[in-house]
Amino acid sequence: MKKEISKTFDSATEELEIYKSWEESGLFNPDNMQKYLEDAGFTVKESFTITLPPPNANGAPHLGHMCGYAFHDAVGRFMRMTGHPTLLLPGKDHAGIQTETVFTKKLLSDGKDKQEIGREEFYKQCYEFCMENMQNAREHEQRIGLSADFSRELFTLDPKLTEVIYSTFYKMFEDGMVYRDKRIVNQCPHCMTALADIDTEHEEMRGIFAYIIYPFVEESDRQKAKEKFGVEGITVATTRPETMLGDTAVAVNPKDERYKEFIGKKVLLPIANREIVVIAEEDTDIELGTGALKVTPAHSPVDFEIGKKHSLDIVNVINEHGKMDGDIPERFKGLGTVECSKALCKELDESGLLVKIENIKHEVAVCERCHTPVEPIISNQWYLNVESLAKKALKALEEGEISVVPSGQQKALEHFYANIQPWCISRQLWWGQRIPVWYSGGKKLYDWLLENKGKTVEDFEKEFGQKVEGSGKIYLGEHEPKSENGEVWEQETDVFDTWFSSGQWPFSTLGGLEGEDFKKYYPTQMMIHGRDILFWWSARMIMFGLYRTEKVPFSLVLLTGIILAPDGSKMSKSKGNGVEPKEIFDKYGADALRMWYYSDALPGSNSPLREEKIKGNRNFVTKIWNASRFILMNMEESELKAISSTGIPQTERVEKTRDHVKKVKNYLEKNQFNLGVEAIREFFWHQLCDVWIEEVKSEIKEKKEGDEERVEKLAELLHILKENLKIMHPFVPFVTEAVWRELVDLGLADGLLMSQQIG
RNA sequence: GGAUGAUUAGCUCAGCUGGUUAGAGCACUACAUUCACAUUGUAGGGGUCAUUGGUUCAAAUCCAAUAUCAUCCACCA
Repeated sequence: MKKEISKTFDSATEELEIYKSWEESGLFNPDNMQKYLEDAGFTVKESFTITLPPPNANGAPHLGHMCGYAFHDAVGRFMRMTGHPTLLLPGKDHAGIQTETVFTKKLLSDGKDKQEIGREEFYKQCYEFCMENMQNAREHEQRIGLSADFSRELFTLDPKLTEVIYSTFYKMFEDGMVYRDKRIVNQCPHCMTALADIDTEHEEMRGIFAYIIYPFVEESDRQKAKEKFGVEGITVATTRPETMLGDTAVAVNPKDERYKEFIGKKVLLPIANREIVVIAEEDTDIELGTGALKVTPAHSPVDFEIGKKHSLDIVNVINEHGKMDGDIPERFKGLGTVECSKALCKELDESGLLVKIENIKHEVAVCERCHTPVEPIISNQWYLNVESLAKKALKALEEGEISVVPSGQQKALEHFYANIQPWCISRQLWWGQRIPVWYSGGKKLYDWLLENKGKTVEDFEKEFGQKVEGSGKIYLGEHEPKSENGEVWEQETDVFDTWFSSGQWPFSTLGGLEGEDFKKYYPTQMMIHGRDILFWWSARMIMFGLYRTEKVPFSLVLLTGIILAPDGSKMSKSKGNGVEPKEIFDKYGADALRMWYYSDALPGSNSPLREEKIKGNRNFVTKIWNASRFILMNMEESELKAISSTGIPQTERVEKTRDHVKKVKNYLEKNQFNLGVEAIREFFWHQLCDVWIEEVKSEIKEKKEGDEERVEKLAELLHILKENLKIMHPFVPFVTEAVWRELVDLGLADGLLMSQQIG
């Protein structure tokens, strides 16, 4: 007796089971897939690889991640079904600063302090924390149907990867691209680390614009100023009065008639009581404020450049905690910048040097992660000169070795490369790959010698009145070098910027340049991710790829749309408008969610989550199940054998199906997923179901069981169904595989649908 | 300040290299249907394709300007 096929496709339970059967087949592993193709006598085409974007291991993946995987998986499945041993390589990202922040908070809520447990223990616990989260992330990936080879899964802090990352660093050092430099850098006082420019965002904030008088030193100048301006000094305007304590000049535009005669004259910096000079600087905006700019090289990127140009002194007055510090009056020490600003304004007002304070709105750079305003301060950091890499990357883009979809983003990327600045790659964190450098005699000595060209270790000892044990040289390596003549090695405490390691993802995950997988599966073919990380990630991967492998790491970057909350705003934890992927899976199933992504989350679009649309796709999934079930229901057990042994009938319907498959294949090859889903929906539903099945229904109505014509018609329908299942599989893998399984049960098909070949 | 993109039905968007009455999904209206369909089917309403010029036999599609929006980049004190 033929078994009853259940009336509905219960996605919530069936999907998990189906996924298991895929996994057990081992075909997610490209080596196995290749063998399968060979054994089955198919032509084996070139391998297809995507190193999947690793989600952060510090939390649950969101709908945006799922979206990316849906696209990856559709491509992967299609490639697998067209003869390519396919590797989708999954991983998880340690996400440096973000995870350190999250985990530190977690520790705090458990009543533990990061400093107390210490660096090693922190690292260990954080690692465990990530491992736990990884499991969760993996479950999500499998839930959406991601056909990735989890036997190759990697964590970005895996020692195997670290080895590759380090070797890149060594090579870059030898090539003179990586160096230590003392310059102005964005310091996040909350995360307590330096940040690259790209790791900051700009937010509009309310601020003040204070006009302060800097009196001239010479009596004659004071008189002239008094006549000209009504006050005995030059008035500067600033949004950050507190930085005046670190001023080392006042800049005016040489074309500015008002100040021309005062260039080279000295003014007395109020409160700090230091004499500073008025300099001519062409970049000074005559129109802005008073046209006179106070110059604080230590705490403003613009001023830093001016300072460099005019060899000005650098006076640090703010420390890495964002507190007032350094050579300033005692009463200001330890104050926050805003407090200090208030205190200063009060004193200036009392001494008649404060002209006015305007309230303004202005853009302030904030830390991308914690949104604390960053403090520009001077510090020693490791830098990577990416200019030559960017040039190569730009060339690769221009020559079409890599393309970005949508193309508008490609232009943005080109612009990024064309205007790239040295990249600060060191972070004052514990969570990440520790920079493999050792300083003989200490880090301070190395930096001092770098800063004071021509000076010696002896000079350092004299300057600081202390004896040092070491040469001031550095050693590159993971482990402490042997100590000779009692020299003391100090290990670098900083870690790499997380993008320095994830930028090498396409080859580090394949075992590095010597890896077996690297030889077989590199370069990869594609990269799919949200457009929000284009500059951070793909931009870096292209540069690293070209540098280490002399090949582009992938030839296509496909940017998915952004998934928004139902009301069109950005989903965010803080707003609480996020939707858990699990909710959608449980309610509508992965196939329905996938369909929605393909039709709505197109490159360059923003898609608010619309449940009713996912519901509509769920209906389509149900339709697939039911139509298939109906076709099978019409087959009597006694006919099965005859049906399966009937050859492919040459009918108009079969012909049209062939054209349809060709069309969808074409869409998939061009990554036009939206057109693909539209086509399969239209064809399966409104052609096969609404027309053909109805036709056949009446055609066989009068025929008796076992009638030759009846068998032929059913065989035709079966063939059409199978072709449809195959071409729909990349989009809706679960339901199609479930139907296929029913076919196998009836002896009408073999194996797994995922490994069938599309003709 | 710069760059890029968008502007097509109520909503989210397709519409490739210009060519018959401009499409889909969802929503909406009417009718039918429990015949496989936690429904489905049939029919239908709804758009001066942002505005204004231009190129062309022909433009939603190419060009220019304008407006609005979005995203990204940027050191304007």
